[in-house]
Amino acid sequence: MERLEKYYNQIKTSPVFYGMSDDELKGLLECFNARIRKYEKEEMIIRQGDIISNIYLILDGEVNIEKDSYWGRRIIISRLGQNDNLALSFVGSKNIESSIDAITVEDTLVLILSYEKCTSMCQNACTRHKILINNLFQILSKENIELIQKIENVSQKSIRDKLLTYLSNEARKKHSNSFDIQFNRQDLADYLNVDRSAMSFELSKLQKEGFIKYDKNHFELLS
Amino acid sequence: MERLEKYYNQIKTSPVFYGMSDDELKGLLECFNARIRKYEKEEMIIRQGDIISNIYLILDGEVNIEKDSYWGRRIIISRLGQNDNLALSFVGSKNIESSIDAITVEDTLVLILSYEKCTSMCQNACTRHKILINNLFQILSKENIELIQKIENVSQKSIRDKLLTYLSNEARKKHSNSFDIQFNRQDLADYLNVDRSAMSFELSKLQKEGFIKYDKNHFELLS
DNA sequence: GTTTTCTTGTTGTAAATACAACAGAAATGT
DNA sequence: ACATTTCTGTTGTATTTACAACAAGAAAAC
Repeated sequence: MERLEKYYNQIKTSPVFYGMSDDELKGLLECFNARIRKYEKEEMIIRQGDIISNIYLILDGEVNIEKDSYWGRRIIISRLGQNDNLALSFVGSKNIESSIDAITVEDTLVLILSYEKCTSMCQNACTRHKILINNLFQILSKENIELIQKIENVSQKSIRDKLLTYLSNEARKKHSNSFDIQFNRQDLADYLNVDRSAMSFELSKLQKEGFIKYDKNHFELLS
Repeated sequence: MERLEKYYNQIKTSPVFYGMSDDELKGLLECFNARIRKYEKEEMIIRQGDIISNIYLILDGEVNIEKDSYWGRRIIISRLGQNDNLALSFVGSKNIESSIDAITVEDTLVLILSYEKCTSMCQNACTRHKILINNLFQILSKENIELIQKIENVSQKSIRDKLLTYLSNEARKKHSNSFDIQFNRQDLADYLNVDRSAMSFELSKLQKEGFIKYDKNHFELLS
């Protein structure tokens, strides 16, 4: 169990608490029974089938949102990091089982808020709750848009098009044609739903043809 | 311009207004400058690049959420119908351009609420707004979960697996192994990101092998 | 510093898919 | 009732991809 105070300044910067005064935030953390938990590398934070009644906020580390297909193949839905939330949509849809796993990629620190507890206590009446729900609405909106973009990435017909779409979208997000990506090759292949070796081959073809340049996780879009 | 009163009873049943009294709903419709608009078949309600500041609620009809890839291929992200919302996530993420088109599949009736107008007027202070934002949060949660399911559908590696995953998910939604699907063959192919003829071929193979039975848009899962 | 493990790129082959073309069925319009 | 258009299934071929196996390089462990 880590101490809340140590991370207070970072917690304050999370979109979840945007627009709250220090007093409101402190009250909220108490009301929500906030606690910090440390997860080891490759530990499961959330499993398919779990009922989620907590808000999970990543303070530090990286987490994969994954799904196993019936036939055992791994699908990476997204990679989350600092200040991202886990499985927020399953908090909003009460009593719906999680359809995803959340698995740490490295040692990860998570702030956990008991959403049920607070909503039952204050009946959504307090100011901080009003701010919170507004923030959650906006966070979910962003997540939604990200999911649509992921659908665009994986919906291209060839490996080449998937790569170019993914890299273009990353470049736009990072506001630069030169950027690092978060995935290694195997994870990128599982994210784009293609075979790793075929993808590697396509990457070096794209480089030979002068469309991109890359070194490990650093990529550059040319032309 | 259609008259609101005519559709009032249906509007009342929408998840957007769940938990509101008649008075609150009436006040809200006024405050939000509610109006009804009719769209013809294959008309665009929302275009990529639009800034969305209205809540769109489908009263009657069907709408495709689509995206054109760089190379002109059509991607169907989802098919929406009665009581569904359009592009809600772009209302929540202010000043973000829509990354999708919303195109009617048939003549469609839409309730339009000016979200900006109300939030600026009441500063989110009125009871009905509090109920509303709670409802929107839940609606977005559901949309989010649907998108994850769509990702599962299209992330299968073969056409066969995509079809079986899609059909299983539909069966679960409809609580029956015998059900109608909303897509025709071309639209289903654009939804699953596969070639229509290859998909047709795979469907009849699945039928011959005894896994499914189908006639037009009616499907049955066997075994 | 050496060994071991993990990651990435490369190649050949088998399998799956896209694409094009077409025919019959169904739906639509007149 | 007929003509026209749209939708669906079928087939052959060219292309793309998955899969397996392996080698070189980097990172981690000893």
